[in-house]
Amino acid sequence: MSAMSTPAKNYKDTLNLPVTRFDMKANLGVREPQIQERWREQDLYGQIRQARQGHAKRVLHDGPPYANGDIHMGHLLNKVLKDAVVRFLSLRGFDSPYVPGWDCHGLPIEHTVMKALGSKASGLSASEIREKCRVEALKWVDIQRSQFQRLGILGDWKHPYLTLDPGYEGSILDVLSDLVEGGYVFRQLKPIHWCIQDRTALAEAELEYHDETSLSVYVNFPLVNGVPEGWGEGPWHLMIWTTTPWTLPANVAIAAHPELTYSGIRYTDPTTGQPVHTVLASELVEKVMGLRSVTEWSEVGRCTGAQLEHGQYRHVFIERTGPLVLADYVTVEDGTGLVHTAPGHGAEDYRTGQTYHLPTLSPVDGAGRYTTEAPDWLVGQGVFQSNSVIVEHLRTIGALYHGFSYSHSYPHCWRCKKPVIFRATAQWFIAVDHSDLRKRTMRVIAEEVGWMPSWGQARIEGMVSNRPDWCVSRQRAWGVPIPSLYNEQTEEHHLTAESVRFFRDLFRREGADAWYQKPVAELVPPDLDPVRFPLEHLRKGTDILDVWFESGSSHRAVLAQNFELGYPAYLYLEGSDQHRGWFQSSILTAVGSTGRAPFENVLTHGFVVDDKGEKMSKSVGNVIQAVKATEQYGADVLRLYVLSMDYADDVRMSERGIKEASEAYRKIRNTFRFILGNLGDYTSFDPEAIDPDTLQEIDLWVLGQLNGVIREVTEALERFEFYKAYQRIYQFCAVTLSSVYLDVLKDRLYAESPGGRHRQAAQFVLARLHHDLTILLAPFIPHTTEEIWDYVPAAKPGHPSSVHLARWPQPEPRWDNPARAEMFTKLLGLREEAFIAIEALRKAKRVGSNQEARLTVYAEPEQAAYLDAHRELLTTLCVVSEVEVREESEGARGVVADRSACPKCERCWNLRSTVGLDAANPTLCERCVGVIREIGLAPA
RNA sequence: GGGCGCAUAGCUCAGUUGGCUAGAGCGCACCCCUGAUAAGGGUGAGGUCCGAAGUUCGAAUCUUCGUGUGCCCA
Repeated sequence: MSAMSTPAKNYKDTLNLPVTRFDMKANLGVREPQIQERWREQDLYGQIRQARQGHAKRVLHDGPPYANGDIHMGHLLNKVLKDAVVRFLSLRGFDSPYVPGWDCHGLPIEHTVMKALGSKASGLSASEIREKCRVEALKWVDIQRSQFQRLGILGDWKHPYLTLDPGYEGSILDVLSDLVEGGYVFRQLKPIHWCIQDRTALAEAELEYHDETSLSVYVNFPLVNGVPEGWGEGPWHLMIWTTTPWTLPANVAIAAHPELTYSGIRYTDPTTGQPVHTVLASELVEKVMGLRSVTEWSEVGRCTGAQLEHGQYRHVFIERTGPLVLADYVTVEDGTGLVHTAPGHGAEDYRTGQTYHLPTLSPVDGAGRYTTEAPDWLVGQGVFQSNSVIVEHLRTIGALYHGFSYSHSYPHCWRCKKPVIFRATAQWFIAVDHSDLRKRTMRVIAEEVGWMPSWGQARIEGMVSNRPDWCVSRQRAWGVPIPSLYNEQTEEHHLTAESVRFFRDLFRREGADAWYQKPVAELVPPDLDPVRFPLEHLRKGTDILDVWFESGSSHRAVLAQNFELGYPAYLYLEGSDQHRGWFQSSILTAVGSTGRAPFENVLTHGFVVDDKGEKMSKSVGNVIQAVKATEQYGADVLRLYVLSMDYADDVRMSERGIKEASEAYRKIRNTFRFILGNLGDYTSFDPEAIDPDTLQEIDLWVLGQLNGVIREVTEALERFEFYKAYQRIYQFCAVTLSSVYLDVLKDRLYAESPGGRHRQAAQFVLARLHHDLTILLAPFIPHTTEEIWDYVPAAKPGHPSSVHLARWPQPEPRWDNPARAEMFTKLLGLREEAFIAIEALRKAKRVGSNQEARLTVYAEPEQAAYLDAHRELLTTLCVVSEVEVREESEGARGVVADRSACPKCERCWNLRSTVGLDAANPTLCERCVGVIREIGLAPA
């Protein structure tokens, strides 16, 4: 030592100050992709699979996102939750494979492709359009895959499941064949939006609403029975109102609202002078009479809609009667409160028709012309042109009360811009009540599945118990065809379990495109009757399956076959909207085809909303871009953010929230940085060789606290309550460690002899904290924990190369000591009191750091001895110069702080009475003199 | 309009079967340290427990009705 003239600086050199290459600055934008690249190179996912081979299986089955568009915060929430679950299960020792998937067929993709094609679309075959859709879908699969991977989601990204893969398409038909075999699949008329110009079915998304002028008519239908008692002689009528007179030929019922009041009135027709008896909603009588300035009218009686139910009326121009039915969508906003009901021409009418088992009439062909099912005088005429013909006819037969032009919003075709019609066409259905499917599904929901949160059960039960038969056919190109063949002449269809299995095998080999590419002669299943289906009249059906049926078949395609993850899955984890969507389509197809639920547990999360709790939307401008935010803040920060909130409810996200998560992240990072900085010489000794007796009280206490953290975090994660685990870990880092233990430990770590037992005891604890906390945090911040894991080199052979290959920490009972924990609770309470007292000194500028203070604790006599025994611990805990314990008396109680009179040790900066005792080192305390001698840096 | 949820400090969460003056961390303000330093420590100020009524000796907690908000359906 040559520069003894500046001893202070030299003493600093004798301290063991923290040294680490673990950077304070996270720089996640750069570091995370590097870590991900390393995971790919070393095939971390494969390594975990291998390490867990033969262990109990717990499979989280991925619900497939739709392959369209960049990922948003909803995707981020869902995938991060899934990844945290899978990582936790793997660390816990389960075999938890994760095979991500994508939903690749369906309208939005087809829509995008058609839009891009524009007018060129009409010149392309279904096969050509499908090829373009496939390219579009696969493009988004690639984009989303890299976006998901950027979030650190670990899984079999090389072999995801895609609903457009031939193997998957085959499995869809596998499920369908089972349902056909079980007798669930049937064909029935159902109204759909239809463009008579393009002769095509349209989905809701393909409609544009514009104002349209229609003929609005009020029509009296003769009531043949069900006239309320006491209303007297009629003949009575029911007055309906419609803006689509052309649908009247398909009228089969008139609907009333059960709770509305209806009036039987008698009025004198101003044109004919004849008296007429009719029924309409009481509230609307004056308004309707006013339309023709009828002055002579009187109310004969009143009744409720419910009382009218089951009455019969005669159709005005067709020889048949229809019932009066009840429907809750009837209002008195317009019309008469009695609604013309044609199940073949309206969605609500169709539902009512199903309820009352009414026929679905559809006397209109694809070109919008009446078929022979319509009255002779309408056959062959276009429906829109027929409106005036029908009105004229009604006038002639005296059924028309009033008619006028009416402007209202009406759906138009997005391509040709022409008004569309609602037309019943034959669709394929799955009968929900066949073979008690509904009842069996309800039983499975209640008995075989765990719903988290528990209200999920009530939610899906409500939906399943009310749902109508499932319409599984769509008139589109981009999907899996329903492999039905039909005789063009007889319209007879062929769809059997055997035929579907024949096509299943074909699709598995060649993909569903075979249906479009092969001539029908090459698509003849073995069980097709050549007499009923002669080849020359044989045609392929053009319907495809509802995409919900496709994704709903994933339990077969992914769990049972192809990927063989095992059926049923341990867990499905999706947003709460999937009670209607995927959870339901999955359980219905599964119960229908296997009798069992496809999942043992269903976990749901809420939606991502803004800081005010309102939904994010582009127009409001409160959307946080997931991809951009990941680049800006880092995946680990966003993961921490998302996992810190209770996802059972909606998850609020804001820029400010992300910033707060960043600060929490930094706090955790810095806590580890401190630990790592003090473990620089960790490998120079074997922590297992540490004599437990050298551990100090505070070390033992912290190890006991760590046990508690491990227990509570494990319990929380077993219930998937990440936010509870996070809060526990975070408070442990911020309070127990940063504010108490690590702060107190500085003196020992910095000033004690580097290889001495005091310092090594502390390092033993730091090593345990590092190891256990890193694993506990691995599901939350997989990149950062991996980085931290790297910084302590393998202490023992068999140390996993990745934190994600480690085993979940276990609490060590030998550190449990309730009495010690209680003592610390007491001493830490005293510490708080002391800090308040010291703070007053600080404000008065009498002390700066705690080290300059001394404490006098006044205690009750029986407490005094106890505290005096822990005087040294209290001194350490409060980082003060000295503590004196006295019995309390009048005017002297609590904790009193003063400036210490002791001199300051130049090396450890503590104020100690022992400073100056050593003549050779007059500025050092006794402890530091000893250390200096030991490490040979001071004159003996 | 219907079904299923949610609402405690600026933020994220605690708050046992109803029971002291409703807690924690973060953030904020102020202070200290300069040997975790674009770090670390301390103190403090923040609450109409969404609102109203009811049950009760006593309600953040139980009941009813509202308000706001989300998902699904119409």
